[in-house]
Amino acid sequence: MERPFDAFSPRCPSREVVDDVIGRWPALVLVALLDNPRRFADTARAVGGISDRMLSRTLTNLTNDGLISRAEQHGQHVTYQLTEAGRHLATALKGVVAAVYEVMPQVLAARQISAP
Amino acid sequence: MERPFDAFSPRCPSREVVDDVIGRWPALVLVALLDNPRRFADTARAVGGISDRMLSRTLTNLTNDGLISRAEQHGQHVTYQLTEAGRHLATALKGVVAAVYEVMPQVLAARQISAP
DNA sequence: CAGGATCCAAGATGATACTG
DNA sequence: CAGTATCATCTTGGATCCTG
Repeated sequence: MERPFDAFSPRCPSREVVDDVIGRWPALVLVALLDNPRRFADTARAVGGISDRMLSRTLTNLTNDGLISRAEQHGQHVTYQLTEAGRHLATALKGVVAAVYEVMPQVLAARQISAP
Repeated sequence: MERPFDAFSPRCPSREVVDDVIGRWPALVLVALLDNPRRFADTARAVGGISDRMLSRTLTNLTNDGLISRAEQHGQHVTYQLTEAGRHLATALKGVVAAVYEVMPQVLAARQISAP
């Protein structure tokens, strides 16, 4: 039996999910929620530079994919938190961010050379 | 002493690198090169659906960031391969793709519900 | 084969204002 | 507070043609 999914095939549904998850905002939002559940404004603060619009879109999108769940606490109080699936993905994404930090010296050095 | 980099700050250089690496094409290209060095057309075949233009752009970009290296073998024969830094990042990205495969069932189920 | 140049459509993103 | 609507803009991505 072979793998049912293949993100390298444009047709495969997993390609869509990769698109939903691999991106500046989705990735940062997921990793930010890894710490703890967060409210809208709280998340916006955690993910520097994101606009209300993009945050709203991203949260809706990830919610539709079942990666985060929206919980209305009471009144005008909403919190977003990772689902099990979301936590799994967020952990992997955190690994990418960590890897980025680790290679920053090489990247900055390489840019020095190609930049001028 | 604290962490020198923080991708959650729009100003931090690491945010730029995250942008360069976290994206449909960059991510898939890096993972595709994890198997072995590849030539242009070869890479295009490995990453289904990418156009020459985007592949060219992506390769140039990743090369400038020192994540892949371009090697002119001889004549019109060029191969791209991961640098150490690139391999490190690609490995982390492969983890994300793997995580996506694992959560696909939940994602598809969640979409069923929100889709209609 | 590798890959740059050009033109164009579509989607992403941001700022601002507004509502429940 | 949590979000949506609107408008202007920038970037992405594709198709095509062209060159070393």
